[in-house]
Amino acid sequence: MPDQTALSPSQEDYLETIFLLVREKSVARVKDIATRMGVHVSSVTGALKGLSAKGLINYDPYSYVTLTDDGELLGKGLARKHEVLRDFLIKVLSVEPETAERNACHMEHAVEPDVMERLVHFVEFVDRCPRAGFEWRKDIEDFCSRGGEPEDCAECVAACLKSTRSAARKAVAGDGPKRLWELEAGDKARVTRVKTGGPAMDRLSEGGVERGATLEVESVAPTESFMMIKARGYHLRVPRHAAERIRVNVERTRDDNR
Amino acid sequence: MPDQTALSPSQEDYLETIFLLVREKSVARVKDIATRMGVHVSSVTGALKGLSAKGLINYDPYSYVTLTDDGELLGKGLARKHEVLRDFLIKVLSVEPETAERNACHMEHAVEPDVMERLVHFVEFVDRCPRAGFEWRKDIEDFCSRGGEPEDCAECVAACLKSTRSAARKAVAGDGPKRLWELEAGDKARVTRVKTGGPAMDRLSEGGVERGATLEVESVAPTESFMMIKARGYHLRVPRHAAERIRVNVERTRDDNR
DNA sequence: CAAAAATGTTTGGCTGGACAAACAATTTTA
DNA sequence: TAAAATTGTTTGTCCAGCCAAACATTTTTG
Ligand SMILES: [Mn+2]
Ligand SMILES: [Mn+2]
Ligand SMILES: [Mn+2]
Ligand SMILES: [Mn+2]
Repeated sequence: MPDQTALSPSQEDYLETIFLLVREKSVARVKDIATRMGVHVSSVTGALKGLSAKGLINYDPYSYVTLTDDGELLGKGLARKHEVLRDFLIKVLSVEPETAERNACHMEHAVEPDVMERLVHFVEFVDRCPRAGFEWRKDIEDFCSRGGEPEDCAECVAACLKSTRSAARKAVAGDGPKRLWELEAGDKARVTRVKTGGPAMDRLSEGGVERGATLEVESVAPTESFMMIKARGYHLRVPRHAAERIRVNVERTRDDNR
Repeated sequence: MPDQTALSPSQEDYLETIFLLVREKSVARVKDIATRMGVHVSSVTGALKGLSAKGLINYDPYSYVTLTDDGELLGKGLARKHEVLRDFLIKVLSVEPETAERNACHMEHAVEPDVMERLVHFVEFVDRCPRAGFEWRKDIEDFCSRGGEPEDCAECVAACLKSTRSAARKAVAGDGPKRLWELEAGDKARVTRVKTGGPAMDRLSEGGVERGATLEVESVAPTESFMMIKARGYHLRVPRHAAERIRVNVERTRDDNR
């Protein structure tokens, strides 16, 4: 049976890197892992043995590395953690992208799942609440970079009133429920109804796509056979047939985001 | 000359612990450090040598440990980092105190000063912005723990309107500028004027106590010779004579915070 | 004050994670 | 296909941190 002990921060980074490489090139080479992590190849070989012993990767000397199901799952979680943290730093705290990247990759080893979920919800909140949105983000940005005069907050009230207007605009944007498949890249929506059934739908439900959830369409495949969406910080692939069984209310279209 | 390399996470924890012990008991004993950190005493001896080599602590075998000026400064920064992060987790994300504590003590080694300052401002923002405040925190808490129905945000607008009232109440609370020394524990205020001069005032300016800064009175010494305040996440000791030279507008009194 | 208890240090041993260099396999090139 | 270049592995070495046990010092107690 595989070694059950928790991953070390170093191991987490290796697994995350492998996950990303596999996602990109469907296979990970020792050299690539070493390059990405800025580490000697011999160190990689060592790390691979450890991850293999934990049943997270398929590893045979001199051949390519792939992920086991367990590894896939764990790796996905790690990549998500990284991304959610970076999003938080950039979107909410207006930190420089490179700094955000660096800090996120250190923080990711320090936040427990519990805290992660809160953070996901919080970033979502900032993204969605009518009182929040872009105007609000600007407020914080100003507040942060200029040292924070609270007189600025008088403007908050104005922005807040505007938000009722934006809510109205939203109602227009919505224009009644649609099928997820009808949306375009950049659209944000809320799920109103899901026709369950089938493994694809089950996977989506597990990924948090259910009544009330918010999601964003990231891209539609050129072949029009599936779309990529982001929900609860996860990137999910939704096959066309599934996207046609999910009803949503559009809350913000690509153009609303400037 | 002292070893100039950066502290390791472990060393940061040792220094932070020593800082806190010195603050409490004005001196740190090996045993106490070991107990607090859940570590064997022999490990502490080793760590002390490292910190001593970096010129951060005064260390003679078999005698008490104290901080050098450099160590004091660094230690204070670390304790602050820890605290700001914990505050963020608890106040903004509504994470359980123990979880917050644990995660903060891991995250603190991962955030750069830049990000820290953003976070301080952000927590301050959440604490101060009339659009924010307690009502808002409740919103997020609900949003986070209940999975986030955005319909809840209709209430946001109501809360927002209330915030103009709270702004009005604020004006009353203010009642014109006062001397910092006249405030009580729990009062929050904004600095309007500072009579500079003297080392105590200089230290406070460096600590961020200047026109426009917000601060909170934490306690007034029983002897009435100084008060402790919190500004920009720092805990500062303000001697009476200094507190009499700082003019402030009260923005929220202890009672306003329930 | 001497014995006992508590506290602190040294030494040796362990692990995880990194590197360099020598070696082995695989892929590319001529 | 043989040589050269690239990629991957093994081995030996180092360093940070931790512990346990033996030893040293200081403090408490009878
Ligand atoms: Mn990382
Ligand atoms: Mn990462
Ligand atoms: Mn820590
Ligand atoms: Mn800490």
